[in-house]
Amino acid sequence: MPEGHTLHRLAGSLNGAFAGTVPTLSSPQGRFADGAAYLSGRELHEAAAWGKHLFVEFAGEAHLHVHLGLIGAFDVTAYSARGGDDEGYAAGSPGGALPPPVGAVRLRIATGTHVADLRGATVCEVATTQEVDAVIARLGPDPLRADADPDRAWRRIVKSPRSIADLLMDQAVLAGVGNVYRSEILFRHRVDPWRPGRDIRPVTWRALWRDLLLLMPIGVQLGQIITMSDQVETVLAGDFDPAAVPTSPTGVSAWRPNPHGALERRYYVYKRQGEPCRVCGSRVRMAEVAGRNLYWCGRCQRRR
DNA sequence: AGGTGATGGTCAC
DNA sequence: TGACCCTCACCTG
Repeated sequence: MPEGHTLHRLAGSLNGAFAGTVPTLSSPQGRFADGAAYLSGRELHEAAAWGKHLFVEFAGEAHLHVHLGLIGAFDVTAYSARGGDDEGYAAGSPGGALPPPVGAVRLRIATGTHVADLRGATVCEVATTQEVDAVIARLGPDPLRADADPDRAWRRIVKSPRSIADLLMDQAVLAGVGNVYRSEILFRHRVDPWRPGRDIRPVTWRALWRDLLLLMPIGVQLGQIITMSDQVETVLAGDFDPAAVPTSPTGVSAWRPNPHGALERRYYVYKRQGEPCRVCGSRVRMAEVAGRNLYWCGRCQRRR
């Protein structure tokens, strides 16, 4: 699942595979048949991510709007025998034949060398420029976009009685952070997840934002959420070669564990309820906040 | 073979 | 707050 890093990585993969080409779009599963036909045969200009939304612009101001939801996946694969290993994509089926769709493929984008299959998305629709702009206008700043303004999020946070754990998951406040980054970022700064936004100190918010600016690009680069300091250090030191990380068996399904070469999947608190805190040994807790399970250490993250 | 959960979000009440 | 949507890996038996 896709938090913001998945979508930004996906935009890059789609651009590498399709930008400037005129792909064929289809809906093997059938539920996006009309939209695929409408977009098919147009030049694909550019894919871009805003928070957890993906937009792909085609010629004629026609856009594809995708939201992967909780379980969606968009796999980008090089399949031609000749191009199988180029551009960092997983090698496709030998022989250069377009592989048949597997499972419920809502949308397939294909050229002679690359294919992208979308499954399980909650949103897959054709959109006008105005509709794209309307979606973007609803979103808070996205730490993965260079022009993001953290003050815009801060103005919402500082006047809110809602908990910081609730606010971090609100895409209108901050776009792209999901349930893993939420729990982990709060732990990294020892912030009490139940503290109301209006009681968060400016220095704390600046630290959280700065940390997202560090962590999320690593997530984009590796296709994996890295939050533990030793792993962050490993990546920053260059000891870890992202090129050694396969984008997946079939491309960019970033939330699926990388089968080989990935850093060990290890977090401070996420999904560790009942286990000892890695810092103080206290039992990691879990509670539902904003409809999702929040994980935190009740001892480390107190009164801050 | 069947049940469940998962890094998300929307809509009705 | 709860129902519901989407797909598939990973349990259970």
